[in-house]
Amino acid sequence: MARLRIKDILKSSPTEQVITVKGWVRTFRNNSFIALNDGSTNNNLQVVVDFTNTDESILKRITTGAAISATGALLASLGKGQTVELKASSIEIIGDSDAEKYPLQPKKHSLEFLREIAHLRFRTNTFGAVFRVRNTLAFAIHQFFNEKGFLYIHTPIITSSDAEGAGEMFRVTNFDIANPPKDEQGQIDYKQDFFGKSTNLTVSGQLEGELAAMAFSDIYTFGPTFRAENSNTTRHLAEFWMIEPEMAFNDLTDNMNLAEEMLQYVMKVALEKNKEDIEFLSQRLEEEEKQKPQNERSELSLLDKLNFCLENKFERITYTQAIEILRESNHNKKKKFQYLIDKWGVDLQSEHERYLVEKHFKKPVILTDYPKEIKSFYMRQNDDGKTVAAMDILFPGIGEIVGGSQREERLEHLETRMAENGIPAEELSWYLDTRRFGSCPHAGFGLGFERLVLFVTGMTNIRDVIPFPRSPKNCEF
RNA sequence: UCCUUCUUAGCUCAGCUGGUUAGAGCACAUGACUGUUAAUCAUGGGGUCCCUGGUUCGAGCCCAGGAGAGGGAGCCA
Repeated sequence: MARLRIKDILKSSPTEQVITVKGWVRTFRNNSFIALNDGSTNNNLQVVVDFTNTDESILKRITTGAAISATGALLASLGKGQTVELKASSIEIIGDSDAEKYPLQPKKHSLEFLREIAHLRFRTNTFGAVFRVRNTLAFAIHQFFNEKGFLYIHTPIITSSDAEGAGEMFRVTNFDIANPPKDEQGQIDYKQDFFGKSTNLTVSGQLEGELAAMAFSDIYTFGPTFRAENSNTTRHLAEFWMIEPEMAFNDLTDNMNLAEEMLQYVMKVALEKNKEDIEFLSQRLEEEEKQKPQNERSELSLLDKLNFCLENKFERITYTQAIEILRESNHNKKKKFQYLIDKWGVDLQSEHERYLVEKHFKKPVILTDYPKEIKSFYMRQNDDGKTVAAMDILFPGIGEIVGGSQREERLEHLETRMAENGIPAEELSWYLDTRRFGSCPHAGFGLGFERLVLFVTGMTNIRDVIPFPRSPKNCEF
């Protein structure tokens, strides 16, 4: 008999038809009622066992975590809490779960504990919801770009370029690390390494993406990215997924429009497709908020926050305007910032970003036209000679979720900026070729996928929105 | 990497001024009950008090060093 998914069964009406379901036992109450889950939804199917006619040895094996198959008639439920239930005529134990050793209990566990058993945390309501939402968001991103005619390009994971300036890199080698070959100067001789040169894991697909955009016009990458930074925060991972579109013949405004449209598109899809999961997460968050003191509680629920971001345009201001707002704020005048804003040119700290987003505008903010000194070499210089056509999108609770820019398409300007940043031109001659042959204005951005998942699920630690987090001193599984 | 808080049963946590045999709830086991919703009730088993060293007649508690975790900062997506 074909296996039906619990999500579909719960939506159907009690047909009294005999069906088979397979899943894992969440709880077994009263020797009669199995809450069965198969991961298709957070809601469980109630399977009713007639314990007077079921073998004692089978009943004993219906334990939390066990995989079972149940066959029986789908009936209207006699109890409250569900409309249909399965009256089991036969129960088969597919995989036992020793109740004494199984770490998950039918109770609330801390996220820290579940992080230690990440291989089992998929089986909880919270992580079930989080990873179903993550799946929807990933698919929606592809759908969005596909509908817009963007080409999905696979940029390399192993790269020989170490000039992207996006952070510390993980080295890739097949040398015997205890005894690597040396050259005449006693330096490690990478000519003898697998690729015949020094190689690393990518920190960004942007530069390669730009190459493709110079032929296909509109492209995007969506893949894993690696940073060997010693970052211990709730917003950083050593291995994360990034979406990086790149568009030829586009300027900074086009870039902002696309980013905003994309974020709203995927949030809308998630709210539609994973309504129940997001409602669950929203409720979970509200209960967690009740533990906090009144003044630390957020004004909006997760659902309200998402809907608000869907319905309202993001605020767009320049760096210079932001500095003005911050400098004139009471917060600054009363010296409540740890880093006080005094002069133009300083980099914004997260306390300043949070103030703009959470206190001043109370909505997502796009900051543009930063001083060139605090931004990357490839960003296009504005006519004022001081700023570059950069944009960061700041989200409440997350901070920077998108970082992008219009790229410097003028060869001489780019070469000057590279020289100023100490990047040798021969390292990136392939990149400079795009400016030598048919250069054109173009723009793009990077979106940290896990930060998006954080925002949409309302989770607060990035390690809880990726199945197997990699961070300093942690690489389990 | 810096600041800060924490580490006691499978989980979440109490543990007084340093004092004798370290507790609770949940989980688990056994039994009762049998239309339950994290069922309920009764009984029971379960401890390297993170590690190492020190102070003390005596350390879960005090001191030093180390490890791990949480939160914040920096770097960023």
